[in-house]
Amino acid sequence: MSGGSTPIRLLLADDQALVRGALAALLSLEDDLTVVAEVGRGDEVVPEARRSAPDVALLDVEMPGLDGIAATAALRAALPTCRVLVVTTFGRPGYLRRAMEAGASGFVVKDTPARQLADAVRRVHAGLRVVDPTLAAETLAAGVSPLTERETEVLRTARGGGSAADLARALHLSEGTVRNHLSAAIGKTGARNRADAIRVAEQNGWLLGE
Amino acid sequence: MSGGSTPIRLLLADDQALVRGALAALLSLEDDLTVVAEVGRGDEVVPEARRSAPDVALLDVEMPGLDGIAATAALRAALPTCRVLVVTTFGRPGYLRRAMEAGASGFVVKDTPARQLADAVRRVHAGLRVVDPTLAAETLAAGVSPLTERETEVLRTARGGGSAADLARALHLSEGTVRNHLSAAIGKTGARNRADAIRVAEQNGWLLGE
DNA sequence: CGGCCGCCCTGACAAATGTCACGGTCGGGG
DNA sequence: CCCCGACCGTGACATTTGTCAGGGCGGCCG
Repeated sequence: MSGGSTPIRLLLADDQALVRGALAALLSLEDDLTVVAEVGRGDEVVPEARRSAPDVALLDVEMPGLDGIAATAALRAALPTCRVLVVTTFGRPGYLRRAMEAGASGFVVKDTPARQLADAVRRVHAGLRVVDPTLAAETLAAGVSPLTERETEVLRTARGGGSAADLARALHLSEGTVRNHLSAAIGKTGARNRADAIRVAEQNGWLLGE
Repeated sequence: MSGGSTPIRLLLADDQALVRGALAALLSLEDDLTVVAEVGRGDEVVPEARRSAPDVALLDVEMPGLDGIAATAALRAALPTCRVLVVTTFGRPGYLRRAMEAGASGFVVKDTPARQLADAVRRVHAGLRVVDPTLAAETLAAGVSPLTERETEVLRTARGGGSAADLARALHLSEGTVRNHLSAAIGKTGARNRADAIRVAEQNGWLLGE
């Protein structure tokens, strides 16, 4: 491993400064990689990428301002030549799907051995796709969200923890309608509670969209 | 900054292999620090520490097997000369309190700049205490858990998401009693739902103990 | 066109959840 | 000693939640 002439230029985005710095240290050990920018918010990714022109961007999913999926789409639109490698804490099945749809070239969970990260970066830079095989299988198994649009919206609003009446007011619906959508969501997720349904839907990444 | 003769020996515990490896890379850049062991589970901390005899242990709070707080207590009991620096993702107010009570010498959130980590390690090794001042203030504000022992236990069991009847069976209580404890917990946490109460209690670290 | 299917909306009903008032036990002061 | 407060346990009651059957649209295919 190593060494052509010009090293691969990297942008790091992670909201945890310590992790960000540590990843920078890890990747800087490789002599064919160089970290040219670091940001801590999703909405800083595109501006910073415009300045530093990286070859590959490592984006966390959980970030303030703009989540990693949305940041991926924005970056792909602004700088089509820059590849994106999404690095996330949770192996939520739906995250992978959303990331790929948004134009990411790779998807790595933070459980993977540290040594493999540099290789993943190189593969992505070479135009290959990098995907955790286990996670890919889970994604296929979980499938696309079975929730209808309204159900998703109601469930998303219900995360705040209000009563059915509150949700009805917020969404301009009858209280019974809200309960009905929730009931449908509970059935489809296989949950027993409203709270359970929210957990399941979140775990599968079915609540991401705007 | 550097160097006496023998470097400080470090043990790293974090369930995310990538973060663990990155931290190792970051700390290895300092010539007065050396990483002698890495583990990914809380219950591996003490056995590994026995083998490698570190001077300082960096422990994450969120870990499988045994959480970082419990691991701190176990490590302090087994190897009293080894200092503990807790490094965690979430600045939950109660975590800090619990960590200190368990015998930790320092508490750092992953939001802190990467450069400060090595200094924190050195201070802890020197016998000083390292605490994020902002977090310390929050801890005092949040205070100790207002929940009674039974209430905590019921709330903890309720995390699984079962009905009141299920909880009653699991805890050998009447269904009404369970509901009453939950109601008290809801009142004390200022929540409106059972689910809300669980969230609040978890956020403040009131549900940690065994 | 007519039937069919999926989605959205709604009200009525049963089951769960949350609240309340009450009794019992234990330990610390006055 | 007796009172008081804190905690635990329990059942009755109102409120909330989840389920069901059903009606109104709009698109798709025979």
